[in-house]
Amino acid sequence: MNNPVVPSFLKHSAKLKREFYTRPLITVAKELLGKILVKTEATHAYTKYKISHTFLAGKIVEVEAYDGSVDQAAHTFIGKTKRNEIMFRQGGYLYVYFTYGAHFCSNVVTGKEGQGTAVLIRALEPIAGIEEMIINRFGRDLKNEKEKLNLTNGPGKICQAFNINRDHYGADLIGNEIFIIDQPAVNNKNIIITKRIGITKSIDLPWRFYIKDNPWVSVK
DNA sequence: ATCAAGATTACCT
DNA sequence: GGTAATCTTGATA
Repeated sequence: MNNPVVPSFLKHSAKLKREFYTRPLITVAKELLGKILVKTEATHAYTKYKISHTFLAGKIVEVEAYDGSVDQAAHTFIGKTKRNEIMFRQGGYLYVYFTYGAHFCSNVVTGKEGQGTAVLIRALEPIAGIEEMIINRFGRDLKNEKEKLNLTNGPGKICQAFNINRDHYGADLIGNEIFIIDQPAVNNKNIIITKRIGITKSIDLPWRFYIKDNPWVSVK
């Protein structure tokens, strides 16, 4: 089945269904690698630039898992609050939070109702809408080719490039605004497993996963 | 009302 | 490699 908002070159791929997301956290985290995050755009942030794309897309190349039942670094460890309530729903919703007074981060809620588990999207490889991502990130043209690698190689950078913010808190990934497109699973040999980055609690859990040798991974 | 910490980034030496 | 910026959230009073 073709979805009308799916880019033409991805027409024969399927949008991930609820059943993908409601499986266990670590399973979903690993399998999200290689999949394609898509955001449709009704308007453009900078109208003075000519932008031909109506959607943004990027391959997921780095993720981290968070589980409030055992993991002190998870926002759900303290129980349900107004901020984290979406993480306690069943899988397939977007948990967006604001941090350090400047940055938004995107998470894919996983598992069953009440679990409080989610996967932080830490890095993407840009695939479509790159011109718009450049404007969203820098407000100008690229200075050099090297800057391409700085578009979506971090959780805050992804949200800036895709213009993801408070408005997208709780977005249903089974919907048509933000969703993820299926791709073949990445071979286990090409998945690197490490400790997570930028946290001060439960630092030894090996819950960061990234695609080996991908140049958009935030930290090697 | 006040406070400390934060799933980051950009810029500096 | 070090650190300032910046503001929301949740806890405590």
